[in-house]
Amino acid sequence: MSEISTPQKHERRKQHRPGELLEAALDLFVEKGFAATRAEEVAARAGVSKGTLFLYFQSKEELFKAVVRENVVKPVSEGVEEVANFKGSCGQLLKYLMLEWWRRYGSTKASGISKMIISEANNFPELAAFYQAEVIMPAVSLLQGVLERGRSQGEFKNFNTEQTAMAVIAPMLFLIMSKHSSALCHSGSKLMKPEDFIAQHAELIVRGLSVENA
Amino acid sequence: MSEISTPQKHERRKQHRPGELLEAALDLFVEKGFAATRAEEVAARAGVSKGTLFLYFQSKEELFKAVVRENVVKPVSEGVEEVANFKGSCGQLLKYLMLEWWRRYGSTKASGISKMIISEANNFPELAAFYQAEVIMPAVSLLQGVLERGRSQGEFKNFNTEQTAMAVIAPMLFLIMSKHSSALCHSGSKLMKPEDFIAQHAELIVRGLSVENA
Amino acid sequence: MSEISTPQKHERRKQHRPGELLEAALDLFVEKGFAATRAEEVAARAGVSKGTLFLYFQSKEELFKAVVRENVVKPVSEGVEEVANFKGSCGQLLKYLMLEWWRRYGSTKASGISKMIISEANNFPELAAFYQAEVIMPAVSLLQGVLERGRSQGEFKNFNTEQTAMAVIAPMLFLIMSKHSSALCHSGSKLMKPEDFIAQHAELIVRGLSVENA
Amino acid sequence: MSEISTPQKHERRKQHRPGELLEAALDLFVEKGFAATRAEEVAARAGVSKGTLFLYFQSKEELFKAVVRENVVKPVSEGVEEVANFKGSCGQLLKYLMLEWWRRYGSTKASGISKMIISEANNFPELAAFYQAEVIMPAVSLLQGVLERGRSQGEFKNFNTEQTAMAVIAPMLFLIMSKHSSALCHSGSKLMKPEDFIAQHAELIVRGLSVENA
DNA sequence: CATGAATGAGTGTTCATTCAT
DNA sequence: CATGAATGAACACTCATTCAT
Repeated sequence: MSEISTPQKHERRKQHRPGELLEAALDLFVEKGFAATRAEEVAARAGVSKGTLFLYFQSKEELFKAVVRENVVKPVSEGVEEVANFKGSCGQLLKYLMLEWWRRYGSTKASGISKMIISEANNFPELAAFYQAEVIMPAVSLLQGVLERGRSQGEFKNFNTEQTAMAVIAPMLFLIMSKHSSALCHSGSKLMKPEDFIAQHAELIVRGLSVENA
Repeated sequence: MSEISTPQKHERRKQHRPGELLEAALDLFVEKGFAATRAEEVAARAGVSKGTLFLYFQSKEELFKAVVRENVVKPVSEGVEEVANFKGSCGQLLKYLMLEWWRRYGSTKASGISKMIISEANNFPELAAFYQAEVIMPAVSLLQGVLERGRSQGEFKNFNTEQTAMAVIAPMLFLIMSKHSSALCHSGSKLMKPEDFIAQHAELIVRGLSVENA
Repeated sequence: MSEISTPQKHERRKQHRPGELLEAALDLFVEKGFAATRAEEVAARAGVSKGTLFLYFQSKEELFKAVVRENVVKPVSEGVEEVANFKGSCGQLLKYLMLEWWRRYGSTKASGISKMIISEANNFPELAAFYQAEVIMPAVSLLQGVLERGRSQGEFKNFNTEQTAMAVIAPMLFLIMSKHSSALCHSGSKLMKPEDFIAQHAELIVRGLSVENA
Repeated sequence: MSEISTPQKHERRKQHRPGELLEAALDLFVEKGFAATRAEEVAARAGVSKGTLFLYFQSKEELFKAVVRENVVKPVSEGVEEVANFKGSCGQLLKYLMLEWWRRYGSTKASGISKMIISEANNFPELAAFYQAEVIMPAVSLLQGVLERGRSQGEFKNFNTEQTAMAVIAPMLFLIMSKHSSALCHSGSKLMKPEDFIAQHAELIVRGLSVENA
């Protein structure tokens, strides 16, 4: 029975390394930001040496991109599918989308990297472009699609698509910044539940979109 | 008579040194953030040597604190007076407040240090507490006062005060972040004018607050 | 009968491993020099893993020495025989020798390791001594023999043996350095064919050696 | 008399720093090559810290270029002037040029950086290009000018300009390589004086250039 | 025998801070 | 007061070498 090769220690560890590093990197990027996170610290938190980190990721920037792909791109694309399959009114869809995004992304540790990019994009243009292309654009497109669907079905009226998309995203980003910045987190989080804030905001927006004269 | 010093040009410059450094630091902190701003660059922009900067400010962090103290408190307290003196409905007041805040603070360079503090607060706990106490709390109190006034006058109904205050602040912060982060500025700024966004949002909120059943 | 192992494909490869590594190392040492050649790249080009390289060679330096031993000694000793058997004048012999050396060694990839040793000898004293003993000395002796034969036969006159030997070697080394250094190859190689340069130089030397008064 | 400010310690050192660093860098580049010379070691040899080196030179590569400009470009351009002013036959000029170049450059420590570039050009293309443009090209042009002058004056005949220029440079480079590579230096230098080698070679070339039929 | 995951010392470069002038 | 030369700790990234499998 020892003949059937189960993965040995060496082997098993190897397979888990990237994931462990990604997790450590997520923690630290969220905690300290990109520039202030030292590669060696990421490695240490994952229980490996500095050299090992660079065995799996070409550079700190690539490590970061991998973290983004793993933690931010995924939730966005999940939203795309759900929107396509959603049965119900566009108002319901919009509310559902906002609440689910918060539940699945905004309220998680992963949302900290959105805060991080917004904070440091100016100093790392390449990362900004990456985030722009992989996260912002898809998310905005998704939302505008929903709004346009609502308009063509006569459900939503008298609104500017781009502005309204921003209005939907704004409270999400506000909560994310609040959650991850010690300059804001003590004001918002204790006073109310974020889901309630989102729900209220969603209600407000849908109401506004449904009103006859703008 | 020589006792009463008539300030010479050289003398005046000397006395203005800290102010010039503060201004240079504001520019650079807004542009690059705290960590990425080099002390030498600040000194150079102020027209003095690196050594001189450390003559007036014990450390880069002290310089940072001085910049925050100088630029962040004033705009908030101005709002307090105007609210007290405002003649008109609470809905009008709320809209006025939001637009004026944007005009006088959000749209200026100074708002960049709000972005900067939110971005880097985690790495500078003292600043986070300072910003919380001096900026966030007063602003929130002011807003909640307006909302409560509206409720007691029967103008606003069916709302949670804290949540609604957040809903008012959120678009401001969203715009400030957008304005100062390349991760967001390209999506927002070209699509619409910030004042329009604020106006639309104010309208949405006031409408929502005025609706009979929530 | 199973005792006499018919080399299987896998078996043959195993036995050829060192040779393949040596060849890969030759290529890379010639291309990049010793210090800039990475062990992993050598292994990869030989189609084995990094660990395997260190199975056959204790260290990168040992690999280097093996490459030198394998590639540098042979071409020199071949010249010795031919000189002994040559029929014709010493002038003809000298010209023949110079052209053949270029053809059989200088113009080949192998000459790159001469360039490499000359370039990096200072950082690897053992190799310098080895090259000195195994390559330089025999080559110089061979040449001086030819020159002395020419003098004793009355064909060559009025020359210093050591200096003239150097004069014969100099253009060879010059061409080898030119061929393998981008600092020189663009000036030399496009302007003329190396063989022409050698031929001209040989002609010049033989003419000079044959002139009555120096 | 103490009123007249003589440079103080701090000041005097500053003025000498670049020179001291350049000298230390020359020593080490010649001794170990570009890649193997550590910036910190250069600084240490100049008696300063690593940081100070980068105060005066943007990068190791810039340091190197400065060394080249200081030690290699200068001797070449000196040659240009002298050629312009030379009174005498082109044969005399050519011999003079070769001997002087050896005396003023080849025989000095500075020539080691020519060896160094030839050795490492492949790994540092930018340096190779720099050396090509600043050193090789001017030197070759200078030589070809002399040869053409000789031809137009009827003194030199039946030769290819490029090839002959190479033939003039070759022994110089050969001696430089010999002098600075432990793989060669023990063979050449003890057997003859380099000046004699150069003289003999110069004689050989001039004789060849002056012969009626090639 | 062969692998390739893991290591950690080493390198060029930056920058806040100090201090002699 | 003001300067700017000097420092040295820090950091991302590399690579020869080892060793468990």
